[in-house]
Amino acid sequence: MARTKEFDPDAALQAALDLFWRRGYEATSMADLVEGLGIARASLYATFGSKRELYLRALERYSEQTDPVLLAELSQPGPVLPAVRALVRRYAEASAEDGLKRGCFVTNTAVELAPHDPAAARRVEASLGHLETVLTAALVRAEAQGELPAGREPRALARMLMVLMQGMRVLGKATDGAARVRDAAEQALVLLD
Amino acid sequence: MARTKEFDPDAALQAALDLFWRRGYEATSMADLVEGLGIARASLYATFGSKRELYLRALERYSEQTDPVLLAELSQPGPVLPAVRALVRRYAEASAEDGLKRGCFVTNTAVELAPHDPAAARRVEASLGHLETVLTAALVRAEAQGELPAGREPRALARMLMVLMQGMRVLGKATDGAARVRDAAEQALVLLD
DNA sequence: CCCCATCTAGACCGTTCGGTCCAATATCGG
DNA sequence: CCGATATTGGACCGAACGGTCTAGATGGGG
Repeated sequence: MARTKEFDPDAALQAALDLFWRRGYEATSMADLVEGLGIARASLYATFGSKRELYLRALERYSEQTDPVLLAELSQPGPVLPAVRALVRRYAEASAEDGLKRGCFVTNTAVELAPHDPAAARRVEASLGHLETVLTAALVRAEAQGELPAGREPRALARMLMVLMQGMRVLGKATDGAARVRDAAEQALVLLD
Repeated sequence: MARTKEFDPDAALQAALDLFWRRGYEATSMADLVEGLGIARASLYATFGSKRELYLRALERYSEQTDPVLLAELSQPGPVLPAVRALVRRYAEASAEDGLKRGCFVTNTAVELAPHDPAAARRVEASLGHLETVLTAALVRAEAQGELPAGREPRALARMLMVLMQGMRVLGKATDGAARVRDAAEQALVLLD
């Protein structure tokens, strides 16, 4: 009926994710977003509602981009333990080489917003729950396939890896975190032998 | 010569630490601090300079209160491994039962401020470095005393525990983190057997 | 080709931000 | 008891905050 949208809401959301990811919620102003997204302030509000809604949408998008990759990697047929190792190591590398010091968007949200924002807390919980579920399933399969000695506790192991991964993302934001993160990953993986 | 100070700067700093710890840097306004500290706005600036300086002082104080406890626990003569285990478990419990969802002030600072505040990054690094040093020393001693099988890597193990502890503090801020944190601690401690 | 919905840039809104200033007050030494 | 000195509450500052609104440009459907 009328004029078509001139900007790509998807690209705008991605740009918002980049900004929030790098600076966090409070430290990113609407002025920053207007400039970074390259769209009119009014369009921004018309499309996303408010700063908080935009942040939550960005968080959702982050999970949508991240979660399927995890799942795919750990669901491939055949040996599963190598995939778990690769995942943990890749996480460590990503944390160690995080030049922009962005960390993990979910981790950042857990620290900055989750304690006083129920909606943010729910999304964080959803991401962590997914990671735990996928990791646990992978380790259960590893056990069934004889890759993992019987008697281990797949869920507890998965939780341990998950907690460690959160910590890696935190250390990656501090100086000199690289060697620590790599050492931590290798030590933890010993538990999978 | 003149009027004496009417408020206790030490208590004020402690109150500031409590506020920053609970809400973070950006989400805590000077108005919040004035109210929470119970002192005049002017006195606050006269004593601490600025919001950022106050935060850094609070972080310093947090470390001063926390670090010696760690060191003392791990430096007692006799068996050292039980002390390490107790420390990790106590950390897990503190994270799991963190009703105020405060997490660790150092962790929070690492996530929120360290990436773009060099002074904050330095203090975070100092705390993490201290933790790593103390843990490593303890594990070296454990190895020397035959508590830990030879061939382990004390520093790498210490780093792994340190990273895990950061992760526990993050998970403690999310919902349903308690069981995860406890499982993670127990699994990690298996590496000390 | 023109109407109209939706876009745009940016002025504008009240509020809150971190920080400063000041007059009034309170407490010390003498 | 008084002068000197710090502290006090709160007014005040310019800037930045998140959010709204308007005027005009723009482009698709009839």
